[in-house]
Amino acid sequence: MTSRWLDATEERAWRGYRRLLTLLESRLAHDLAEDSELSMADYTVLSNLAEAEDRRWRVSGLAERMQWSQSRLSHQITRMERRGLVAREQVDEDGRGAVVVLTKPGLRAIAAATPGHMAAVRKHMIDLLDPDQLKVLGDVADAVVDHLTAVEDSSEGGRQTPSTD
Amino acid sequence: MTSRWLDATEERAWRGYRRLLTLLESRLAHDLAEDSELSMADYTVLSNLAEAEDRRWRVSGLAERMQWSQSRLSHQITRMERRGLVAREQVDEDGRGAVVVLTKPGLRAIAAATPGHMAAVRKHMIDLLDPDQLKVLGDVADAVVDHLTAVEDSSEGGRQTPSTD
DNA sequence: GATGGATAGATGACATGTCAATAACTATGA
DNA sequence: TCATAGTTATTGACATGTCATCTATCCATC
Repeated sequence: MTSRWLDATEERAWRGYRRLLTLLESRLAHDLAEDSELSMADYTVLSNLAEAEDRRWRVSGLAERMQWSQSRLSHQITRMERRGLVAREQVDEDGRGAVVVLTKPGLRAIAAATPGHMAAVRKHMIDLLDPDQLKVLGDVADAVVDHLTAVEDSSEGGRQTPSTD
Repeated sequence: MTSRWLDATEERAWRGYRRLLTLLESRLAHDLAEDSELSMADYTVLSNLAEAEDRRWRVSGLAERMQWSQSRLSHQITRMERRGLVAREQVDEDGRGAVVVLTKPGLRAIAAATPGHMAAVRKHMIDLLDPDQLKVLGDVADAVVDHLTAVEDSSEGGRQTPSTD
């Protein structure tokens, strides 16, 4: 799939992105697991809950915010609930709804894991880049995210809702 | 995990990267599956094999090239072998070794899938960016990849070998 | 040429994600 | 107000990835 499809600059960017992805995800997941009992998925759920003033999110809202499918989130929550990191509650306004609540152990877990995780994010990514690069990276992400979000909302095929993390 | 750990520029870059990752991986996987019976993992393995002049790779070499763990590749190959996309062969020089070979159906599959996949890559990412952005993205990827590769080789803990794709 | 440690791959158990189907509600309009 | 359509969340079956372990083989050295 070499230079018949992408020119040199494009190919370097694309292959670079793929490789960065592979290595960085793996490394962050590994580092996180080393000093915290948490997977990246656990971490993301917990940190989103911790950021909410009332430490809780409606399932659908959290899925939307994280760009996860509801199914994925539901499975994840089931597993985390088993470990006592979160709890489910009913919603008054809507009998179908469910709310995920951060538990004390969950809060402790995310609080304990965050410093190390953010240090890893710095060490393996952020601190390697200068301000200009960070800005461009932000621009690039915005461009792609806006595009995909728009595509998603409009007609267009399939996508039930995102995936990887 | 907001602005206590990262400044505004850093946070925008980091959150943007996470979101891009989630949306783009999901979209590409979905688009690919739509018109090809192939997962992203299948695609990557097939395209790496197709790029080799003799359409074959030593398992360890392919794992190294793709930055996958041997275990992951072994499982993947087992599944793909079942579907007839690749085949395993013995290595003469080394009785422990194994070689993965691209089969005719495998070649047909990757040939059929590539145009659509690369079009998706363009549509959802490459064509959204200008040359400068592509260059910076390449630089960013190099910086992170070089760092992670170096860390991996040197002392440092854990990492058995990468993961996500 | 036997022995002990390294290497290459495969495999089982288990965590995670996807899709499709289902259940339980809510909302709408005849 | 009741049938129907849409929403919300859960679930089961199955694909995929991880880690730890096992087997076979290689190789350095005694």
